[in-house]
Amino acid sequence: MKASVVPISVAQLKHACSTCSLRELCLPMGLSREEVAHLDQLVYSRRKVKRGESVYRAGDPFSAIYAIRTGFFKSNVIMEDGRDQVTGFHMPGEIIGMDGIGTERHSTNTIALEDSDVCVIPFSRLEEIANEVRGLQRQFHRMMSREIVRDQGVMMLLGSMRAEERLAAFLLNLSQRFVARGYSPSEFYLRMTREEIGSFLGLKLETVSRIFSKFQEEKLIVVQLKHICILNTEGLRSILGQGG
Amino acid sequence: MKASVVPISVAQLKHACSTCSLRELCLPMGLSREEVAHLDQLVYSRRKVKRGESVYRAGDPFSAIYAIRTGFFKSNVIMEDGRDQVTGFHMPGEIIGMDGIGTERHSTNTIALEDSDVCVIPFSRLEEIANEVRGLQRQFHRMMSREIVRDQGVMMLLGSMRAEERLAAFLLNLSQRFVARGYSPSEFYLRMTREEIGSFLGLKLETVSRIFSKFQEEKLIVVQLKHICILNTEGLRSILGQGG
DNA sequence: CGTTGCGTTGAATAAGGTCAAATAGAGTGG
DNA sequence: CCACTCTATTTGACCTTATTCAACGCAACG
Repeated sequence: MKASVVPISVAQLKHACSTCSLRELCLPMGLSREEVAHLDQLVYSRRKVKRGESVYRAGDPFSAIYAIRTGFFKSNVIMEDGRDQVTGFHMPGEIIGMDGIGTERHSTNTIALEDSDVCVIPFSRLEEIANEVRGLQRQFHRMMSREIVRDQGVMMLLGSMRAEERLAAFLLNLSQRFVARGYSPSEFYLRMTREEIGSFLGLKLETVSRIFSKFQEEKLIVVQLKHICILNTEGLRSILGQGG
Repeated sequence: MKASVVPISVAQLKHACSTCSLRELCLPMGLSREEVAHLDQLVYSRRKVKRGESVYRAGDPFSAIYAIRTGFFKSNVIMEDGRDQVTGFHMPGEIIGMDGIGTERHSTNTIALEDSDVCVIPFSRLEEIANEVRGLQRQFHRMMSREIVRDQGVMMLLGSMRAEERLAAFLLNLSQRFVARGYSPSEFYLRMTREEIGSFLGLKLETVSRIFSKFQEEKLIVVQLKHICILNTEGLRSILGQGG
């Protein structure tokens, strides 16, 4: 397949996938240089999202998906009675907004937990370009599928793990994702509150706090508010599987 | 868009999407007559799955997704320590297997709960034809997205509902899906055991049984083993939202 | 320096889990 | 067709876990 070469302005290049350091984690993952060049025509706009602001809200008309460039997000769903369930946390290189494709409206809110930047990927353009660039089509399908698999992992966590296991799994998952982004696997800042962690894990904030303290007593971690040090990864891992 | 007309043998037609009574629930949903005709070239093989057999198992190489033609399925994930979490139940018209796209291997087991039939949809062919038939590409993306939204609904259920709410939501969800398929919304047979229901809902089988009994005492339903009659849909619905 | 939001900790409570026993169907072989 | 077996289900008594309620500490911020 030959890629038609289209000139790109300097302003566009500044934002181009082909020069983005996240390209091996994000939509361009595994694409050839030519294929990524096509993406540069697709992903030309950025959006800043301040802490506390949302990228989209449940019910908003769907028009684009977003690649996280910098920052940290949570997604949540709010029930009629006001209960609020956090359905995920998202970090750079991850794609958000795919929940909106099916109904043309977003089903979740996605809110920045710190000042953040996202790349806007207009969805109809994505579908067009995916038609020309087979690798992109494939990669997009992969990303949606992985979202499904991730969600199944969360179901497993919520459906059959005890509170300590959930928190251990949560910390190990964050650690893995940080390390994939070149950060320390053992030391990081939580961007979310205890309540948000609890909501995501199906626990109350007090339970989260207590278990952090317990892990600290057991010298598995050091917690200082939002600052986490994992002292004993294997120890945390061994907590998984103590459920029955 | 003009569809090129390709002759289809009688043997193929027998299995064709264009003559399938589920086409308004399944992959062909919303496609034009011409577009559905393209699908007839894609979905040409059927597979019988006997009760207890699996369509695919976790770890199996991914090659196709499947449209359920008849029968009933559960999907589950099994943890290293043997714990088994049911991640979904599936009925005719639904698409299963999309979890395998991302890693080229399935991440769940999907097992027939009664003798069933599935239409085999070879995935690379699907991607090819989706390139030619825009409506199909769109529709496939919709189906993946809906799977994501469904999973978020399960997260909500597991993460922030009490046991009674979970079971009420479960029954109402089944009821809705049956009615969409032309069955009674208020009377149906459960194809799964109490243990499987419990696993899906993050509850023990005894809890499921107790709550069924409680609902029966409250004249919301009649339970006779696997046979369920919903007497008071509004009553069940009002149980949702008694949690916070 | 008071206010405010977030986090920690303790004691009491409730929800659901565990263990155990009884029962009821469904399937099997005589 | 009947007796037998196996599995699924129901129900009760008791126990564990996580929640609730409440008080307090800490850090950030105006």
